[in-house]
Amino acid sequence: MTTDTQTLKQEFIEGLSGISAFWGFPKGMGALFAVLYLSPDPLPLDELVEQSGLTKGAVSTNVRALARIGLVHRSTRLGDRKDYYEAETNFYKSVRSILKERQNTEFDRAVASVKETLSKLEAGAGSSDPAEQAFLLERVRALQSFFDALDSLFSAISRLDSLGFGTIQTVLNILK
Amino acid sequence: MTTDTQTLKQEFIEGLSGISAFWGFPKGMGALFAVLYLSPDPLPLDELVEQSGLTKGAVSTNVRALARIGLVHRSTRLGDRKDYYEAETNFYKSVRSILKERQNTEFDRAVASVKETLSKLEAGAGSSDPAEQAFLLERVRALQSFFDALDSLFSAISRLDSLGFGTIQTVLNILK
DNA sequence: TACTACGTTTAGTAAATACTAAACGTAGTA
DNA sequence: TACTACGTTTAGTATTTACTAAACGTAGTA
Repeated sequence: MTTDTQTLKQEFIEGLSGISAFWGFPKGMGALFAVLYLSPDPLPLDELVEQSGLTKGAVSTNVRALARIGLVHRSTRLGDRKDYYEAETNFYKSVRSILKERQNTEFDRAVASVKETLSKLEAGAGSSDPAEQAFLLERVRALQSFFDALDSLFSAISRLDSLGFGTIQTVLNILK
Repeated sequence: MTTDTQTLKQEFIEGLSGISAFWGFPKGMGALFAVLYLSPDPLPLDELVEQSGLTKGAVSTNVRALARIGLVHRSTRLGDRKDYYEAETNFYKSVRSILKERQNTEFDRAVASVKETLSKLEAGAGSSDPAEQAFLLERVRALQSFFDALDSLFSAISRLDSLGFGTIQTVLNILK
């Protein structure tokens, strides 16, 4: 006895909901993306309400958030007042826009504050004891360069689609 | 007028708190790591209470969580009942253990569920309409291969320290 | 044995968050 | 103009989470 399409979809939706929650997004966003991703055609809001089990308000909010980060696209049809949504299928593109989105939030502010600490230290601030000063400088520098390395890698990820999978394989082989 | 050491430390602590929160960890964890990271010597729990402003209970919980993911290490001294903590300074090592830790949580279960959906589809489940079946298969496959690529990259990150920065530069040049 | 100095656990709390239900705004239509 | 079919916004709610305060457990010490 094999699983039917409906059940299969439901499991997939729950899976993406969990992944969404894990990355700090509302579960609803994952669910809505899943619904759209499994649909060959763009879907209107009321269809999303039906298939996701969320209310109109929740769908409206979440689908708009998805559009902001580029994971779904909104479209309209002539002589039809409804909005239609469809899933973006180029994930690398989405990652890029998600990272870009997040760059202007608290994360960037926090990372910037570490960088600022470093600048102040390099400018001679905090000099109570030379040994302590040197120690602090070394530690904060090390952290900063780690952040820089991470940053390079993340931006590399967002460029992966234009590079193609051949390049990815090459890179992974080097790293192996 | 330059900033004094105390203020500088405080700013750094707040910065790491923010970064911690951003990545889904308690702010307290970031703060405690910051305190330890800026200390040349291992610190006992009561010192952490004092420097972080958290209560004993919170410090106990958070510092244990930090130890679990390998960002701090606990040690003891002979004839001294206190526990001492110090920061791990090899971040790549920490990333590796954080990822390893997370692997057994909800994230992995969620990703696994997508993989399971794919297996079922490949085994012929859900076959209502051949065209729909092909469509679903193609989409879920694409998502799965995206996850696989991400996975490769993350595990690459955790191997970066053993490779050294020379290799990292090489890789980033290829990706550029 | 009682005492002391620790770390841990628990009960309760405050704040953030994502949702529901329903009111609202608005653009096309009779 | 009133009506209808949409999407959006708001008020309220349930849940989660990270914290505090305090009780608790425990191993060394007098």
